[in-house]
Amino acid sequence: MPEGHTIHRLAQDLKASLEGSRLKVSSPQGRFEDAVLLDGRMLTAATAIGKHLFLFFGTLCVHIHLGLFGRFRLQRAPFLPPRGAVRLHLEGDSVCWSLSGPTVCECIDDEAFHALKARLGADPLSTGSRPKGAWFQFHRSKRGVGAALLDQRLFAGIGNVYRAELLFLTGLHPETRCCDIDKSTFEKLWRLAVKLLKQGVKYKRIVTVAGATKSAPKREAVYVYKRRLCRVCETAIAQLQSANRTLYFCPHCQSAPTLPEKPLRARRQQKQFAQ
DNA sequence: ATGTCATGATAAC
DNA sequence: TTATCCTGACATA
Repeated sequence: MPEGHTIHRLAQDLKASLEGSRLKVSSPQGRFEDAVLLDGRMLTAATAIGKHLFLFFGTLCVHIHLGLFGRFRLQRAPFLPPRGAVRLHLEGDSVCWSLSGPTVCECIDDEAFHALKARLGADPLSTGSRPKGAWFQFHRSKRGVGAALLDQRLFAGIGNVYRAELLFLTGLHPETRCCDIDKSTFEKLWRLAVKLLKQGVKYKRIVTVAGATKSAPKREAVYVYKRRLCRVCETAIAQLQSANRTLYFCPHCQSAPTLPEKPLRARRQQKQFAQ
């Protein structure tokens, strides 16, 4: 479930429950050997940038990326032995967290931290972040906006669900070339990203439909992602592969890009799914 | 028991 | 462009 909102919420929750405490740190699964370096130290900060999570134990920094499968599970005392493959176990007095399935869980030095930071684009969830650099690259790029939204060097934290929903809410066909999108549309995209991701942090889930509540059933929480019919016009949702992921969109609400002629491949695909 | 899929990203061809 | 890594939930047999 991890897009940027998940990681930022995690940073908040880890901070609230463990910051300032000395922790028992281990790697029950054994694949994070540096856990021993952290054991008995105090968690001094937890922060998120895009989909990356950083835990600070004084000068030591743990870099975590959940990838597609990673998750943190919370337990309150009394703790049961963690099940499954737990890469990292953090235990305070009253709560403990178990991390399983991350793509990355490693200790990094200050230099690596800054290098990582430098290669990430504008994060809709970092306070005061503005997409100036993103726009600079965006407006001169010929690739499709769908692919661009998943590029973490441009936008840090947007994932496959938000991508589809943002494109829908902006009325953009995913294959519209970035360079054919004007600045006001780009800014609309950014403002929506900020608003929706923030709401995702608050709700601990992705809800993009206007007026839908925190507890809205899955089918009513999104406009197009993994839906059969468009939430608004009930046209059959189409899909295509973009940046190695399935991108869902409404061929009616998201008008086809005008120039240049759409590639034949895309037209066929659209036809195939649009019955 | 086995297969499939997933809100991610990278390295290699 | 493909192959690969990470884990678990659910479907099918």
